[in-house]
Amino acid sequence: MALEDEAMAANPETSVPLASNSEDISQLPEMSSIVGYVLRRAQLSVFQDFIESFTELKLRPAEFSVLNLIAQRPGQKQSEIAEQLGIKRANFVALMDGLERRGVAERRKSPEDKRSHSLHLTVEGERFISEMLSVWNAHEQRIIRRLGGEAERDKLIELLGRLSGQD
Amino acid sequence: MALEDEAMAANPETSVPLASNSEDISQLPEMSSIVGYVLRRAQLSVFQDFIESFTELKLRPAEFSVLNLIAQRPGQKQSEIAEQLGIKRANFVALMDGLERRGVAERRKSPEDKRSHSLHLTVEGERFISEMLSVWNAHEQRIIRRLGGEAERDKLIELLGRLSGQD
DNA sequence: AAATAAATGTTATGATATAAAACAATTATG
DNA sequence: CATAATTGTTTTATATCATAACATTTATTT
Repeated sequence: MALEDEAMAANPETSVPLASNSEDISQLPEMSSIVGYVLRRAQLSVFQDFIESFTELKLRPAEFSVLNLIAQRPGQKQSEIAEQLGIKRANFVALMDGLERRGVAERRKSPEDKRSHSLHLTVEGERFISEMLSVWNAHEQRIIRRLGGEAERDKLIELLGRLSGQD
Repeated sequence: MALEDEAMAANPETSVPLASNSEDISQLPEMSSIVGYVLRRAQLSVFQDFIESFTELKLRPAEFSVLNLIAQRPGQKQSEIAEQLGIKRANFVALMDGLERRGVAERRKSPEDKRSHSLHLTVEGERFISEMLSVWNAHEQRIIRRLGGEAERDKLIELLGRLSGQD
């Protein structure tokens, strides 16, 4: 039953060097089967679509996430938002500066704890959010279509969830 | 049938501000259901495990991939390897310099095309590869265990494959 | 063949992301 | 009250990534 397959490889595409010395090539993993690698490529591709979707609104993924979290629960402290997203609080400062400069979010000094800032949307920010969600919905639908449907999306999310955290 | 759920939210964890003004909170996606976000977190977690696994060998993901590709098919041009991995050839130079300085890979001037360099492992590089594969196998097994098994790994790879490319 | 265009590797540069250290102000704890 | 710890911030270092320009070499056009 076809044992000539690897003996004669007449195809110039696959026959070229054939691991000259030792180096058992059979032990080398195909890049397309390496979880981390495929994960990285997929993530870059999805982010690429996200970024292109948001070029007009000039919003980056991290900024989207921050605005979304503030909208979901206004009043949270800077550190809380940063930590939820895995952003170091030192790096969060510039990000928040940007959102404040654009007038979509603001810091308020908390009277109870004068160290912390609670984060809120501005009125303009609330208007912006609806625009943002519209763009995001189109993007997410595109991703779901690529996956094959909602069921596949759900399955993917489940599998990815098993990979996060638990370090 | 329990229609009091969202009316009274006595839980202090979830009842705090409740979207003071408008902002229909129901339209805001949960971060844990956003494909790009979950994808990113999972990728970081897997890379984290990879990096920790390779601290002793001092090998980064990109270097692993390059060595793996060279081992699979020695003699390929620099640009070819770079392009397969989505690395800009300008940025590939320093990476390859590093591998050459460590003595695991080398550039050879191609006599046919004196512009290009063909990439090869050194003898030391071939020894290094087997060590690298051993570390990588342990890492990959850890990832597969997190996912729940090989079947889940295969399913994940399939779904991720649908997200890559096709831009 | 000569002129022009394209490919290859390289250098240099800027933008962005990320991590760590130190600090002032404030709050919490001994 | 003295000492921790927390919070936001600034500064700095490093890694990643994209772009432009260049010299050398090869390919294509005229």
